[in-house]
Amino acid sequence: MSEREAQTHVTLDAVARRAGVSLATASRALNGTARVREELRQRVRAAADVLGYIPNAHAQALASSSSNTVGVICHDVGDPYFAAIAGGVMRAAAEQDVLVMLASTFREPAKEIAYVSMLRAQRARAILLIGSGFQDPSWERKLGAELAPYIRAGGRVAVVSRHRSLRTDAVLPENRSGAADLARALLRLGHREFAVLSGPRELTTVADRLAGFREGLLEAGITLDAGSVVHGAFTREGGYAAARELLVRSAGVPRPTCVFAVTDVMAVGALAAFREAGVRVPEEMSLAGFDDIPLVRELTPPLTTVALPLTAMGESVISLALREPRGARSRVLRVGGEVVLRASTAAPPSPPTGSLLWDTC
Amino acid sequence: MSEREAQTHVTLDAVARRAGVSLATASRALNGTARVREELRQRVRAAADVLGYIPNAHAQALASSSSNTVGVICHDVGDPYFAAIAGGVMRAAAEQDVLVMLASTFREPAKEIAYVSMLRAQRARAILLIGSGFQDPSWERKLGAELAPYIRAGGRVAVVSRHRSLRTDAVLPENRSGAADLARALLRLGHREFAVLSGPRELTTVADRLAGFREGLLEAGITLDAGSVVHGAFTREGGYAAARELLVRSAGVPRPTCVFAVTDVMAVGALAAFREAGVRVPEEMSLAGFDDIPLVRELTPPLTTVALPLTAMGESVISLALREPRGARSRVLRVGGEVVLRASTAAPPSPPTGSLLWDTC
DNA sequence: GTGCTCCCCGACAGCGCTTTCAGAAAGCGC
DNA sequence: GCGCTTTCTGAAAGCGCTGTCGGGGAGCAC
Repeated sequence: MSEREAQTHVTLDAVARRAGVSLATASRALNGTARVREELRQRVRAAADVLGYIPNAHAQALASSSSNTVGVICHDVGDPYFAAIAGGVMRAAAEQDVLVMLASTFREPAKEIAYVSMLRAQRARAILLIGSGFQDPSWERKLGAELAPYIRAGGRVAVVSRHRSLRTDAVLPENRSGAADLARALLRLGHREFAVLSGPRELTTVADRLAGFREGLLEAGITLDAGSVVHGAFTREGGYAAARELLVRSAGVPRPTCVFAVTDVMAVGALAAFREAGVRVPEEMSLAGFDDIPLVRELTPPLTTVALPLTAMGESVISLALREPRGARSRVLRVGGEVVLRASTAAPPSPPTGSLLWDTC
Repeated sequence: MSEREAQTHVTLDAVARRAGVSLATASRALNGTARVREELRQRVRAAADVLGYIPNAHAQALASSSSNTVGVICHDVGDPYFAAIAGGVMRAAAEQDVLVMLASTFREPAKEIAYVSMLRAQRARAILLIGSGFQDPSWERKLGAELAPYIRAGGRVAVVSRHRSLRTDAVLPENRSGAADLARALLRLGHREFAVLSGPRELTTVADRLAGFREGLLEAGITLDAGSVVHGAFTREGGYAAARELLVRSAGVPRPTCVFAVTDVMAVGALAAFREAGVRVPEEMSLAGFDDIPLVRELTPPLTTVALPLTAMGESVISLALREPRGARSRVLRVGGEVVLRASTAAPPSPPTGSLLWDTC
């Protein structure tokens, strides 16, 4: 009674004994893996209830060599972009009765590999890689070396927003065409002078969005010179710093009339920087982002962006991974990005020369 | 070669054989659980490397009856409040080399119980319950019935923002005094007419914050009548709807000059509602929230709120749970909320009678 | 050389479950 | 009543690992 010993778990064996049946029958009764006389079934269930039996998932996994957990690796759950996708993953996971092991790499490529390895050890049914990969051959090789044996052993891998080096299922936002569409929409508003707040060069998503944006601009014969692309971290602070840098750079020269931040999170930082610097958005400077994370609708002005169905993407990627193994073909789900024009973009202010002209009228 | 069979896993047995040592030695060499001659150790490691050995975590857990996963149950990872806390949990988990199983209940009490049960089956080292509980005796009883045997068997439970029905470790924000402090700060600004946008009655957090706010107001002799407390869902939409309801209710009567939304997420919705209705914040209406989720700093105007160190709370709760088992005493970490006055609150507009007076001057 | 200690290592017994395999029981037609 | 099929149940063999226990060598003092 006063024994403060850690109580041991109730085992299936105890349940079986109490129900007066064999271990095998108890297992079958509880899992419904084979027909068991109704009377016995009830006896077993009753015994399990009374004893408060909870199966040992590890023993089950070991014996049946299968588990119902999936691993999800993202950069940072605290980031609204990943939070939104993770939300979708969780919802779909709940429906399919799988447990999710979540890992945040905090943007350290090495950690991603370490987590894949841990999830392999857990014999996760699937591993989901969320968010842009890195353009680093050594890293790609190591990740591939981790993933390939996993897949060969029957593991499923699916990715979001990542060039699949392996033949994995993937949910791929149309970064390139989305950014191009955005560029066109911005051109249509009348802008001719652009700048880009870009993320780390090694992220493939950054490269795609930047390329797409350039592509769209090029249709109007506009090119971005090196000075008008500022690289920063993939965070609010990165966007803030990049925007400040941009303002410094364009101190002498004519300032761009429109800035594209490659993610909404960075755009949020940029908006703050502009506000602090007294640059009015959109009157003096238009600003656009990418992703349509929920919070950008709450900004003043609300942010023009390329909307991605983040939650749905999360749901898709796990369904993709859990679906019946494809016939060696990897499935790719392309998700279109829709340009949503909000109040953060407007027609550019009249050019300085023009206003000078008018001033002298 | 062309066999498309799912390849089986490399076992420790294979490693041992290849290294020419026994199973036991291989295990010891890899885990460092006992001294092994350096030469053998290297042979084993080399063999493991060559074969690409990945231990089977289930087998390890079964044999050693211990695992390094902790379960985290929250209402919705997509919500910035939980995302922030989860971010902290993930960071601390990474440091302590534990894997996190994350579950979202989507605010269904029954799901929480189901998840606790699943985590019990997983033999999670600890279970963390994040976010307000429900004031529902039947639910509390069931949850207790799930948790008590888990704890008795050596499991650790820790909670954030929840009255612990069991003697569990807890990280408890000072909801009550925080809200009271906020009320005082708001009174100091000159407000006398208040309204509250409240959450679901059954959430304990709501009750505490509401009570604290009332308490603060009472010091100035002010009471909230039933009509000035509007209940809504614990979401942005809930806040939006509640704010609209409030505007409708106060159509005839003098409108409050200051509104307290019991969470920032609701305040975000309220801000949108006020903006749509043409009610200027803070000129015509002051608005304050609670939590200080990251996004409220980006709003226009930035939101006055009671700041909680969300990420740190996440780190604390997992550390609390993983620390050496307390001597039967549960540890409670109280976290103070700090009132942060931002531009969403200001002195109330001059009262109608006053302005009338001045008008006639 | 003998006796003793101290280290390492290997054999083996589980951990708690699933699943195969074979046998018992029951049902059926003749 | 006999042989056959059909249906259910129990015994037992793992799943892959850890941890205990005992033995074999090496090392040392005498």
